[in-house]
Amino acid sequence: MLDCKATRAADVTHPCAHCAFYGGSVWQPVAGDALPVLTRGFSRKELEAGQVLFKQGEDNRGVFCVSSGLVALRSHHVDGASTLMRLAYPGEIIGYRSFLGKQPHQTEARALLPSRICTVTHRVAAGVVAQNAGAMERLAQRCIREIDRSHQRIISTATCSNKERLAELLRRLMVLHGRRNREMITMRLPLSRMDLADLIGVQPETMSRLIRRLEKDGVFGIAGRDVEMPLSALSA
Amino acid sequence: MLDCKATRAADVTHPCAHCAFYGGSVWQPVAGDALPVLTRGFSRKELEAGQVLFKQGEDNRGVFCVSSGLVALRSHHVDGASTLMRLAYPGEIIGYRSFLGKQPHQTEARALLPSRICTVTHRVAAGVVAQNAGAMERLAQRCIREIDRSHQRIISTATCSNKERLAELLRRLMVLHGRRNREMITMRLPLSRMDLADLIGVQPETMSRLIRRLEKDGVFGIAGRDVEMPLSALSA
DNA sequence: CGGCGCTTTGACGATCCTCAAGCATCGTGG
DNA sequence: CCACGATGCTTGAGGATCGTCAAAGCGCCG
Repeated sequence: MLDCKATRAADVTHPCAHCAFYGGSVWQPVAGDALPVLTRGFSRKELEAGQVLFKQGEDNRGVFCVSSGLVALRSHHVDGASTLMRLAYPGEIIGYRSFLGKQPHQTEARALLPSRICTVTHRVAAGVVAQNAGAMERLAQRCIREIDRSHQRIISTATCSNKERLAELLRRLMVLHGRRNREMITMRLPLSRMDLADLIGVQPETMSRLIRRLEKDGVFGIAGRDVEMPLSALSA
Repeated sequence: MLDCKATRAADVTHPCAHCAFYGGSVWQPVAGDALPVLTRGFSRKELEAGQVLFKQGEDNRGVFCVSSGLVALRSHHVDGASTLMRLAYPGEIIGYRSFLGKQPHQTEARALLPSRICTVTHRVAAGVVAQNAGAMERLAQRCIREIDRSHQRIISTATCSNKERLAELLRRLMVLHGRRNREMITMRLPLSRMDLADLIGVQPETMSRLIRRLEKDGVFGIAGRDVEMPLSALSA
């Protein structure tokens, strides 16, 4: 019986095996007998732009990994306003905070672009993490990254002007979404003006004026969701 | 030999056993053979107010726990400015971010009050965490708490005015440091005006004006580092 | 066409940053 | 004992930025 089990485990390929982010996957350390368990708790799903993966206040249903696309994590406040806490790109996991903290989701996850999401159910993820120190270690590393991101954001909020932070945000988005021509990069913004405002932490009217001021500075060309920028401004 | 080892382990009391925070300690799950190892890597030290525990950019020397007092974690920026990232109170651990992230300290830790600090050396902490899933789990919980704190701060920065955030900060400090009379609470601020400014994220001049405005609102009485407030304002 | 959501623009007051100056406290050295 | 400088805190003035309220433009879809 034990032999049979071991044989079955060896036959099962890792569910992340064909993913571009397999090497860095939180579940990569899972092997042996735990592998079929992981596979049974594993599923993929496609999200259209605008579709919600989980809502704020919901109980945790698992640990999610963005396989492709882009997901926004947003915190809704009592007064109806909201703050965009994070953009989750392919290879990044989401929902792990409420998973590890054993608490309801503190943010809403919504796809900004058509996205593929891989899910490990709460039950299976809990079992794997309890048995597999490697997976736990990698989860902790993701926590550290989130702390680093948050601290960087706190610092830049306290240090830089809103205009500077918006310019920096556009540069980062340009690296991730831009297409390079000869001397220019162009992109289609994955975010609405209101999303940008919620990400920088200003009112929509101020965001509109910030964009106009950035254009006047001559570095960015912005029309609707289309943005362009000289290549030389990438590193600045 | 094995028996001898087991007997020795059973004889060794947990280094945190007499600490008020033993039950929640990151090292509480350590037992058996690992206990004497932990004890050998364990040390206590006293810090005077203003003394530095570790500097920004230094290599990690261990995981620290605030046993008593108060420690400020500060991030220094290239332009000479700095941001107060966190106040660490008794029972909280510090230095775990660079420990888990295997990177130099990103903040400076400085005692704001005379403090007792317990240290587990880097080598021993790494050994314990690799062997003891319970300790790793508790470390991850501390990471989650830090993420929660950071997100709360990001949200309140984006949502509330500096005056509101300062009032909220003073209320929290009052709960932790205040002495209650009949209808008033009084405290001696553990922070300088510049520390307050670095914590709220404004210039020292603005902090001075914010304090004056709070006084004019009639809730707080502030003279130097002495602050008073009616008991009724605690929950507001 | 009309309504709706998103975005922009204008006007005004509130808040903040910067530069500059003034004030208090404290420790040191003459 | 006092002059002195260092440090921390406060105050003032002026310009820049932001929030708020209101209104208008614009694209989209029923």
